[in-house]
Amino acid sequence: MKKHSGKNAHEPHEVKDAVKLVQSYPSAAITVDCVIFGFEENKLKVLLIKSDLEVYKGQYSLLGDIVQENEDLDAAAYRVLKQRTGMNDVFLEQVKVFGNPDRHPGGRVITIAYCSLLNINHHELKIHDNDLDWYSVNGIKTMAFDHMDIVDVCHKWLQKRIQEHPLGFNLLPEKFSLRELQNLYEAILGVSLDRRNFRKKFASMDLLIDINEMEQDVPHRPGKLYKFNFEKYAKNKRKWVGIDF
Amino acid sequence: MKKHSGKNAHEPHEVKDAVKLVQSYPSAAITVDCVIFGFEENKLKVLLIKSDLEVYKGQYSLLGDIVQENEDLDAAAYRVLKQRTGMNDVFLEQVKVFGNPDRHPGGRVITIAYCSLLNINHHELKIHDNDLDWYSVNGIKTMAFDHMDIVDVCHKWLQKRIQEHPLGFNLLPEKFSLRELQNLYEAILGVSLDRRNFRKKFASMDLLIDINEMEQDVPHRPGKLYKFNFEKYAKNKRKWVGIDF
DNA sequence: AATACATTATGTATAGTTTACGCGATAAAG
DNA sequence: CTTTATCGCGTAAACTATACATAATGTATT
Repeated sequence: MKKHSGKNAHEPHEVKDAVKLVQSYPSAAITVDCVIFGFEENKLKVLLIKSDLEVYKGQYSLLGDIVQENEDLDAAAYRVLKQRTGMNDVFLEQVKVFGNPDRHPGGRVITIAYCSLLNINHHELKIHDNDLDWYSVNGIKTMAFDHMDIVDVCHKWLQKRIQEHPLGFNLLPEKFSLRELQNLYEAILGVSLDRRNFRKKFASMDLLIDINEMEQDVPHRPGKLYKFNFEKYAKNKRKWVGIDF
Repeated sequence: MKKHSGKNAHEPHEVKDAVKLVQSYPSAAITVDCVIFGFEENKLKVLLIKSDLEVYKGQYSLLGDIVQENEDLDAAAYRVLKQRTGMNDVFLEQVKVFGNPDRHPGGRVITIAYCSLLNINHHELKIHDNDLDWYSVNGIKTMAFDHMDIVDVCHKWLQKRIQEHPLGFNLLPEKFSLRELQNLYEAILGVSLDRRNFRKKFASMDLLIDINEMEQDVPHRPGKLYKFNFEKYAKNKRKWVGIDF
């Protein structure tokens, strides 16, 4: 990897010129904020923490951190996720930048919102410092900074994304019933779907593996359990031409 | 609008704390880069300019500029567009942030890519300084910085977007034939479509206004000319629930 | 053990959409 | 006056989505 420190006196003059130029630019602090969605009790939830800024005392905020010098943006988001939840290698995607000049009371701070989905039961939140916990997306009314905006944008982004790609499986246990899957979709999309057509849809996509197990300890007739066929999905991602507005 | 200068001694202590905190953060320069697509000679084109950095001498780059202190990100993108093309009030949307630590030889510069579509014939490029001009998207092989990446990402974004929203009309003259419209879609999507089904599709959407005029000076049977019904589109945007992967 | 109840699992009929392609009409060019 | 290219309309078949029906299977209750 090339190094562009600007302090190296032996760099060619073109690079020194570029360094001088960049140093003359106004600059801003860069943060990443992770909107980490989970699913529990048939509700879409998001991981929040009480703001540690005095100005926003008592208000909730997203999990975020400063992007370090020489740190890639995606890497910073993965770092935050790892630090706060202990999880790595999960779904994580850049959604949008928020850079209103007044969005942070301490000065110009531009934040990049990342969206992530994870299974609430796959990891215990060991430390609940600053009320770190899962909160129902529908219940949140106000947040610190512009974080309410960010959550709204990410929620809409997720609603759209989950209809084009089967992201939902990241939110469910490894084995799940069709009802659980449908509940998830209904919670994210905020609609109710026809049970029979929903099942048929997924059956026809052939992305579910019937593992010949049944639900346990449900107060009604148990349903079959399935696993998601990640391989099959990876192979035939939809090729997609169709005008549709 | 609130002011958070940090130089005001009469601000409450919580704000002063926040200012101190933000000042301790590493910072980066922020730019916007506009990927401005146009359509001409049945080709998708993009507006480029020769880089003015010595390091990238002879290579093409996107139209971009520094985000000023206290300038909103969207505003900066609109400013660039206006300065370079004289156009305002056109389609412009944030696509993605590019923040690789080594993407700029002069130091850490994070750029926000914006996508815009405009009608090449609606404005003459008066000044061709630094070879400012339209270049065929398919013909570009290398660019300064990571701009080739940015163009690729924006092109894919456009391909997807144009199938969900009728953006294409921003690229065409006010009056256009169905063939022109189809050529545009084919150029953007890189596929060929059935003429008759394409016509039917648009006819059924009822978004085209037949203005009872015919093409002039075409070397074959002239087709009807249409206008796009922006109002109708604005009213019934697709409500959209359907799982589809 | 019989019954009520909730939920799973599968099916079917119908309407709507997409796709592939046929064909006559019309303008331009030789 | 024929050839050629494109326009504009049309239709049949395949596929997809939607609404609704009913039997099977488990738990809970009498």
